[in-house]
Amino acid sequence: DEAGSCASGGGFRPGVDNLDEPPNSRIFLVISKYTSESVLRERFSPFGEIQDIWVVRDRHTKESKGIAFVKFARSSQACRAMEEMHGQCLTPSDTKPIKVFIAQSRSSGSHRDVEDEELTRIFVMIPKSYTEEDLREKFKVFGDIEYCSIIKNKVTGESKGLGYVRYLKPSQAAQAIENCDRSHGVVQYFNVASAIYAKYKLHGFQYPPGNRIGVSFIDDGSNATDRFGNL
DNA sequence: CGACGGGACGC
DNA sequence: CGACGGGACGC
Repeated sequence: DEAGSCASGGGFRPGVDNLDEPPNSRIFLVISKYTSESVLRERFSPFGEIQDIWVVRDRHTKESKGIAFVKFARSSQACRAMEEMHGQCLTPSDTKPIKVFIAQSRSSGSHRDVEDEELTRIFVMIPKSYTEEDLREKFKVFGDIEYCSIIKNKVTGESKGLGYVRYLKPSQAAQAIENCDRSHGVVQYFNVASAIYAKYKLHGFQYPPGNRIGVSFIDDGSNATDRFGNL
């Protein structure tokens, strides 16, 4: 996408720039050094359309570093793969269970694990006439809602036309983002993990602007609560 | 601990 | 010609 190619400082490179589009559609795996691409394909293709599999290897010795990336077509597929496969063994010879996380976008520059806290909550723009009950009704078809709220003017109590919906699982929030009907009420909706990305995209700016987002939001020691408020 | 390759436009 | 913006919770 444009954001990615701008960040990489040059021409459009499909194989690289699609890696984080849509957001949260790539998983990062910690696996055995003896696990091959073919085993990954076999175990992860049930979760959806795989666009890329990559076992990271030493440039010279070609020995696996025991980590890998699998890119899916959809965020919900990546989330489900994480939910189902984290903590599992891929083969009978594995001595340790694998770890599966949603990969950080390449442009973020951060290597911290993406928390479920960020992946289960979405930010929605809705008609001001919506009550919290309306919001819940509208979004419960996508999964189990833990909590939802509407942002209101504290003085008048009137809705600002904005809200949050928290699901139990990341894959449910992803499905809400993917399937929510844009034409009937909900105007925009972001996974909170990608809110900054979406916001910049909406304004037509490249993301990140230089490295400032990465520095000020991610590498300054702040956590999700610092950045997004109490969750 | 455990984080980023390969390949290359498009009429 | 006639598209479009706005925008963040609260124990």
